[in-house]
Amino acid sequence: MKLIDKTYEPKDFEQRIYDNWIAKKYFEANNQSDKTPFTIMMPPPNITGRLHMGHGMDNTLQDIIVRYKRMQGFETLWVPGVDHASIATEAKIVAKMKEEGITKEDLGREKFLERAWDWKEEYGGIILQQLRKMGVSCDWTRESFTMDANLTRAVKKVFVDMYNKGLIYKGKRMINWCPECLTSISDAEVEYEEEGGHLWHIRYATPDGKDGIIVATTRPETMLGDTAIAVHPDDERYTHLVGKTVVLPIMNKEIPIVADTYVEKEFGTGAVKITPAHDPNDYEVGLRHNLEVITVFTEDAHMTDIVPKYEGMDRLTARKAIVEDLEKLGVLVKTENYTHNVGKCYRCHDTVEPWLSNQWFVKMEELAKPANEAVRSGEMQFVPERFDKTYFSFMDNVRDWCISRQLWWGHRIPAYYCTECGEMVVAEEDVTTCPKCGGKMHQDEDTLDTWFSSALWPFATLGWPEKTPDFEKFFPTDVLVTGYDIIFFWVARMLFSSIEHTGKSPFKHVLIHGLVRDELGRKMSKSLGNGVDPLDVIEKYGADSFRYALVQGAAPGNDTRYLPEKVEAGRNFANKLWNASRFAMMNIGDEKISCDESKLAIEDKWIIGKANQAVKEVTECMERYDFGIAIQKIMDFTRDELCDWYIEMIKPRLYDMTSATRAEALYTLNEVLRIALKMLHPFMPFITEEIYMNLQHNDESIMISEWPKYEVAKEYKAEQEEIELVKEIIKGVRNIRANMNVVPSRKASLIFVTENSKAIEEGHDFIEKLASADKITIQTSKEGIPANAISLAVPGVEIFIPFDELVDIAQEIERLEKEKLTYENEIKRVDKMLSNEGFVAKAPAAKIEEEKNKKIKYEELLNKTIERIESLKK
RNA sequence: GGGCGCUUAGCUCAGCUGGGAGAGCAUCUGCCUUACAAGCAGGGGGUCAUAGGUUCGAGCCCUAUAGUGCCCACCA
Repeated sequence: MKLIDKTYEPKDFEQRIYDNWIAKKYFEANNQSDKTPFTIMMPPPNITGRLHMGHGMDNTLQDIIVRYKRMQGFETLWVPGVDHASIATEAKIVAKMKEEGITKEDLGREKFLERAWDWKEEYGGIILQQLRKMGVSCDWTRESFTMDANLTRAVKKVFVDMYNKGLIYKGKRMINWCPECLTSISDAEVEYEEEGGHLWHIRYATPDGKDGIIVATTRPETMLGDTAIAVHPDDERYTHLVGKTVVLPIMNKEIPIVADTYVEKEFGTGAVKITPAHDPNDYEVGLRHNLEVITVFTEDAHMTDIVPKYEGMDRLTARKAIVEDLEKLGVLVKTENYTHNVGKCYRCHDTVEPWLSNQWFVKMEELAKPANEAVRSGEMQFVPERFDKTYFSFMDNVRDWCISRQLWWGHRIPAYYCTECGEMVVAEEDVTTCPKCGGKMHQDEDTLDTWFSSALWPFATLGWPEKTPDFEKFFPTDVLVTGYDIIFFWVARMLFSSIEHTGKSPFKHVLIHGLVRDELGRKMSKSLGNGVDPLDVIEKYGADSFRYALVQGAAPGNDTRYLPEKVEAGRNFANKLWNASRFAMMNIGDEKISCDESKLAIEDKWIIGKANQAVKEVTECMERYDFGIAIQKIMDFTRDELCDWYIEMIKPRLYDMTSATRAEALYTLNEVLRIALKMLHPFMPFITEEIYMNLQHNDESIMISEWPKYEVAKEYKAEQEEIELVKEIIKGVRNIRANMNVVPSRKASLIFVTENSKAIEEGHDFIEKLASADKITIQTSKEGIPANAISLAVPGVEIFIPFDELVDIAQEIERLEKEKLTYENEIKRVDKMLSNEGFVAKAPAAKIEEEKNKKIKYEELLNKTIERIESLKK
């Protein structure tokens, strides 16, 4: 007999099942198939370390979608991969080398890259292994890396094409410089943080020693590079000084006072020191007034030798020293506390410096237009929709994208310079001799921003620029699943890149999810040490429970908290399903079950109808990416209806080997379980497969079985009504027995008074079993009902539970009075609605009908209750 | 300074296009009932942040307010 183990132990089968899926090639997509394609590109995790909860969430959602679509008969392709993460990885490698006491320069570019590739092999491998543990069904044969040959090819082509079109250019601009990573970074990579600092007021005297002008600054250390003072042209306090000079303290150098509208009169003293080399605004002012640009920092943000005394000091030390010296000079007028925003490198968190340098840029204006249009027209849609605002807030103000990085790990910029004449050539193929003078050429030392290659991910991984079968079949992709924190970095850039190079939006939907936070709602981070390792959770509870915990109660786009209780809830549910299935298997045994449809019992039809309804609702949720609600509905059906009611109802039929409808009960149980398992499979792939394969079925695997379909023929409306009424009776009796405390736990006798006894007759056995009744009497009148009885009214039926002992009549009356009040209030409410002219005139007919029916129902219940109260009072 | 969220049971959160509020956990009561104590049955607990407005009808739509969180922004 086929039977699963006695207890649910995910460890016993998860790995085995996953290996089997791989062996059977179920994850592999066929680009020659006739089926409609459905494609997802996995956001490639960085090869910097282990996966975290965010990856767990991201990949669980993708796997849910892919498995659902695969079962629906789509040719699904889910491309996995990892990202070289240029700056982040290089920083990690450099840090590791530092422990060994070596620097990048010691190694040289080539040796360093060898190390980087080793790193990639090691950590990339770990990450992909971790993903497998989560049960993701991506096509491992198409595993990609952002530095694979085809990606490199695509990067070069894109770069050259855009350069030729003028969309990429090289120029000397003010960029964000990270003194720790020693590279430029893009605007998007700068994070602003509020920091407590000071506003120092410094007097710059006139050459003849007079008062001069007082400026306010947060960065006195940059004053060594001041080349002017700026005031607002309309500022009467200073008009007499414009065009004159003041002396820069410490440097003892005369600098001009210029008028520029950039200055805010109200802020500080209304006079700004201008340091063109170290502030983007000052740089602009400098350009307008033709000011000298004097650099006072080295590239690692230490002082240059401009003043020997400060040479080699870091920024903060120099600041302190200079403030002290200013004080000694008597020109420090005032020191205020002041908080302001300071730009930080998003990778290393060091304070970034505005830095004038020669870099490569992507010209954004022309690229943004069609991309924005794609969002506006709905060719690409954010889910939830509100995230298009996040997108537009970035794209509407986007500045040119600085793409060159002073790093070694990454795609090297395909620009070549002549050592002799300085000629520059941008080309896909290596250029060794100068086309102009025949001199030797060398390649640009810089690499590209990591996101430049990630931006090509959706099409380059499919073989673009070649028209490969994969590209033809699977592009554009269907949905991208990612967190809101990455909309600027990645989503926007994929969109405009794809439109520019393929003419199409790379995906139809962008499903945005939130962050996974810790129990206290804090972001999980290394420094807080509050991170939870997905693998630890999986090890303890299994991947299915882990996945459940990430999906349950989560709404699209919202942050969720990771709570261990959720994993436990998932495990408990899995266990429930496991045991219910084991129960089914024990009864089904080895024989092939057959079913004579005409012999289906009322409860069989009822549960089939319930399953049918669940299929309808769950499918709707799946289409809307409402996975939190979908799994809730699946659980409600499985636990509440299937386990708690249906299985209990059919036990007598199953235990009675001579029952004429035993086969039909087994058949129905098997079928309904299969439906529940199929719906649950995208969420909990392992347990559903393990169980499914031990039930009776004709599928190779649940993951390639057909997603259940809603059928009108399976509504079984009449059966629904009858069983629901029976359930209500059982619940009512249980309620009384539990709460009245006068009912002994032993069997009770029930007397039903009703005009229409069909449901009770049909449900007779259920009532007997599930309400613990030993004697059921059905009659049309109240004759012969003992005085010692508690009553219960449900629509169409009145139930009496007689007792041997004396019932506390006063207590029973009190209970009935409470019930009476409830009914009265309900009727009042309905009456109020129905007597409202506006309601009757404007509300939909169905709603009015519904309320009228409610009124009839409650009136009936009320009358019975009143009657009963009166009879008890006698 | 702009923009976007959030405020619903003790806790964590759902609640689709408006039609009298749900789940999990916690809590209380009774049960080892031969699938399941990781369980079964039953119960308690909510002026849906506040104030207005629209509507026959508002947790849901509009306005304002108060908390709270995030994103963006070159005032030194």
